[in-house]
Amino acid sequence: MTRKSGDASRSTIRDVAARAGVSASTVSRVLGGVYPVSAATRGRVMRAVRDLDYVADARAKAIAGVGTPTLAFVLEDITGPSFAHMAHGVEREATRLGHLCLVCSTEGDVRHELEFVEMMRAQRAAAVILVGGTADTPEYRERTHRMADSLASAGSRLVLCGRPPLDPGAPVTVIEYDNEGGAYTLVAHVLAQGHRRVLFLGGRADHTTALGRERGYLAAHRARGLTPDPSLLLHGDFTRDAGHRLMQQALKDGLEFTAVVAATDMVAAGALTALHEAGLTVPGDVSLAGYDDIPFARDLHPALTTVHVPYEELGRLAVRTALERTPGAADEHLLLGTHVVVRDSVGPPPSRSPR
Amino acid sequence: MTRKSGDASRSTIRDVAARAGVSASTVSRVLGGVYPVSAATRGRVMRAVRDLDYVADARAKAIAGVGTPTLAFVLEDITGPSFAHMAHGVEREATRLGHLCLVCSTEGDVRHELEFVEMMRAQRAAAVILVGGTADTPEYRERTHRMADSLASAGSRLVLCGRPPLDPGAPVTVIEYDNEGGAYTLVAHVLAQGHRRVLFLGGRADHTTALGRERGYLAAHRARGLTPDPSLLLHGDFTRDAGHRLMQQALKDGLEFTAVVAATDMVAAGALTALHEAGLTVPGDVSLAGYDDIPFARDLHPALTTVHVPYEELGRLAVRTALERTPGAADEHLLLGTHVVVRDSVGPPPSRSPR
DNA sequence: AACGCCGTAGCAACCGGTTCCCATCACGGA
DNA sequence: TCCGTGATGGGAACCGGTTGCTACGGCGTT
Repeated sequence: MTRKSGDASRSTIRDVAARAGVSASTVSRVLGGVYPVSAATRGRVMRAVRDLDYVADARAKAIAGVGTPTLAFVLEDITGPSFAHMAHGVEREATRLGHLCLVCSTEGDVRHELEFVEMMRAQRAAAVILVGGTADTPEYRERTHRMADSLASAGSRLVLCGRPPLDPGAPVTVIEYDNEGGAYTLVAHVLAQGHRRVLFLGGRADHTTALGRERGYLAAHRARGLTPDPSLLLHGDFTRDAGHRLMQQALKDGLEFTAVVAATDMVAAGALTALHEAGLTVPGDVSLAGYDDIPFARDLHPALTTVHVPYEELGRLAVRTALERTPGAADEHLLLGTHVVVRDSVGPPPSRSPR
Repeated sequence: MTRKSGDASRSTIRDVAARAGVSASTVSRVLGGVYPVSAATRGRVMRAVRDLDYVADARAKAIAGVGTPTLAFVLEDITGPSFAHMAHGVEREATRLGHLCLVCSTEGDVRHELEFVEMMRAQRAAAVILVGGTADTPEYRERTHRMADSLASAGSRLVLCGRPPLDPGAPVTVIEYDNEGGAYTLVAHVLAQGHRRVLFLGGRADHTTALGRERGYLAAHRARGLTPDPSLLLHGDFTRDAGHRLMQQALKDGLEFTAVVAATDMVAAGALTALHEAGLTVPGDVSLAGYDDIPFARDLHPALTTVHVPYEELGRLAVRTALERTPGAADEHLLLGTHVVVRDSVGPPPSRSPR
């Protein structure tokens, strides 16, 4: 095999042209493939290309209007399993449609988010996908509306994926999944087993994801004519550590409950461990349910009853909807369904008095 | 607030110049910040910039040599927890150093990998980070060596992260972690409990990650003067489903063992569920250990004894080493240490005869 | 044999920026 | 009053590509 020794400086189209004894335009046309070029010339050019190991500069092509388009993906932390699945969906669909995929994690910092969106505008990204719930404040809507306008005026498109929609009029594509409905069905299932004091181990108090699931929790109670004890709503964040800590605290405080519905499977995992540590059995002493249906849920012991969310599909849809959109069309707003996955962690309450 | 109505076509530096009544060079200088410009002119320019919501095209800047550099990250599937943590480390360090971060998942397809690396060469990425073990064949070394040369000649740099090193001479940075050492210590710990028939639930048979861990398994046996029964080495892939299936099969086949060492925590999770389903207790009947120390490991029941791998640090180091490298310097080859995390899933073998 | 057409390749303009180099202007000192 | 000088801003070349338009040469046709 011929191995080029470190040429160090990348060669330009003019270098190739010189070596092939043709003009730069001819090289461009040979590489472009459509314009008619004689076999002899094509051969000489291809030869030179191979000799120099030449690849056209994608940035230069982009500025001339013929580049590989790019698409950006902004999330808080790719480490969370549900985010990772969305990222996977986004990435797969992006490459399927011939786009490159930029990633940025904001660590929850709004300034990072703004900076990154600005960079994406500069990059002329075809679409910017903002992922994950957040606090739905007027400030959020204002700021995000501005980002949407700003991107739109640059020919790009903002996509909100699992993130609260904006006021109508914002040039934005929204893909959501049904937090409230899933939680409603799940909690209804728990209540149907006979539980009456169900602890809700929530995520961040103002976070739309947690809030939606909390609404479902409340609605399921109301549908049965029940009003849940407000002291059964606990908040933290979405990590397994939060679930663990919250559960320990709840047990220590002597809170009375026979079932726990966690805001996410991660929280449920931590809570489960805390229950085990306290010597309680699941679902014998306490029933437990999660949300997200991450792959691990079935390996908890007992296997976790939870709500399945089509995260990967969500990601795929986000990019497809954004990229296949016809510029003049109305703004899309999709809502994906979820469904409960019944496993072994929810059973009837113990016959003795609840702890 | 003033909201620009959909300008549709992004404005250029000349538009700004025209509006401010100056030349394009002046706008460039105002935005650049260093060149002396009078306060009045600067004001007019900034005004025009704001009015038009102008952002300089990053691609055009890049081609002129003053762009935000980019860095690429290629992995098989971001869905795996350990990959996700590496990705997180890479992304954080990249943005810390002011780089953009492109991602691509290959789904294990070599052609995708090649295509993507070629695209990254076209993008003039500062570095391309290839992540995760693979089959270490001559073909692999050949192909990867070519990629390294090709990238090097384009001024870019290939980084192998947790992937087998190449023959000396390839312009490549290698960051590995100690698969063999971690497995050695882990298996030594298991053997010290008195186990003599330890099942190794491996990943893909030819995969360097699995192979390294397998070597540690064997070495730990040899160090005690033991020769493990070859039929105790099982192969599949790295998913929880594989672990589940393999374990079921082993039990059905009546394989005799008192402990299981899984190639990854994911595999261990599936295996654990299969053990539970078979009515076996862990570690009472069978001990179980994993590898990777993913966050979930401590929420398995019993909490999983495993080997901690500093995945995020690995990712961070990969980008730092690649980007802070002085062009002429020798090729780096880093080997990160691992350590065993003892939890509750490994205990002494049952006193009765092994199953 | 002359004409015209078609296939092929080159020139130059352009994409959207940056920056070198030079012209201009105002100002202070001699 | 004249000149040197430093502060500013413009013109044009350049980064590395693409592409519209044009020119040239060889071929078939009448």
